[in-house]
Amino acid sequence: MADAALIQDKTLAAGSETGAPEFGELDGIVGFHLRLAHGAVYRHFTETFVELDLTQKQVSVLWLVGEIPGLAQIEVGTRLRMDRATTMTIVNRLQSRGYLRRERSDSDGRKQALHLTEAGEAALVKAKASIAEHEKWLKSRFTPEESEKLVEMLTRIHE
Amino acid sequence: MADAALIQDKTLAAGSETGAPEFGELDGIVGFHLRLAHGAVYRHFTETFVELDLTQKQVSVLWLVGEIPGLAQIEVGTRLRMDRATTMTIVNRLQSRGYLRRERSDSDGRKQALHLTEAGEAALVKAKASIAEHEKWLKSRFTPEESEKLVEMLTRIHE
DNA sequence: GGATAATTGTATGCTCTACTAACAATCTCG
DNA sequence: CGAGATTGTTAGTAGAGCATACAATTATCC
Repeated sequence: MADAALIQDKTLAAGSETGAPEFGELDGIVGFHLRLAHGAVYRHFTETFVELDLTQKQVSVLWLVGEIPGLAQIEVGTRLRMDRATTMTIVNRLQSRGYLRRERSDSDGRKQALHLTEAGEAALVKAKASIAEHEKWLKSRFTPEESEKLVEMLTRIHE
Repeated sequence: MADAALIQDKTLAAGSETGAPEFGELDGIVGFHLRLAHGAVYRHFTETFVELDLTQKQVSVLWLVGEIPGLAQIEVGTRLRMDRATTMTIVNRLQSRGYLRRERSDSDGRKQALHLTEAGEAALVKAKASIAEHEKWLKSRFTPEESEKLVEMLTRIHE
């Protein structure tokens, strides 16, 4: 503990004057904080979904397909910013767990139309409840206006 | 393309009234946008660092050790929110590339004091230049006040 | 209409990150 | 001193991302 205090002192000497001294110059890098924030949210998500045993991507895919039945794999991947290979692995896993089924599209024989199974619908209902809980934890540190502003700024990054 | 238009119409029918119709209900989830934004920044980072062949984590570790020579592995991991095993992997890679060296701490025989090699210093200089470029791209969509507000809000999430 | 190009899904393999569990060396504290 | 905590290490597992190659289907162009 005495050693940790020493290191902390070193940090203060090398760190920035404003705010947290923990990261030094890194403290001014937006991308750095975005990554740490993502990590923190990812960890809380994992804890929240340990019982359902679903990942962020899996929930997103279930959610999307639930809203737009018959959506093609390529569309799912495009909207969630995943390439075809990554989308495949996620859809494969959801299908093997009995949450999704693939159907050949009538209008386009290349496409796989995705649909939720009954088990998938049930899982999605539970997932949405867990998402609500998770979001509550996340939003607890912001006013409604701040949450809206945050979403708006994040959208500017990913759109 | 006709099919894509059809799908887009379906989205509009199922999506939210406000803003982008691409994600439907998901559009209101802060964590969802945080993840997409992180992915976008991650991809741009990778493009920016393809020549240097460094990842976000690797740069963060170089940066931290550059600022605080002699920092112990456990401290690096704690500050960057990584466990010991993950920190090991990254330090191992940086060491095998000749950017870092380990030294037993004088004050605590359990700890490995980390130091940059000359090659590590040189890599860090280049990395900081690339980070500046990367940050410029990221911040280009915000006013200075917005950037500051964004960092502040992200910090509330990860601290 | 038929050849060519583009799209979509699939399979394979690689990398990075993260986590768990176990173990050894070292330090702390009662 | 001895029990427990800390730190580093190794090994194994898993998710996510990406690149490449191939087959089937569709779109485009001459």
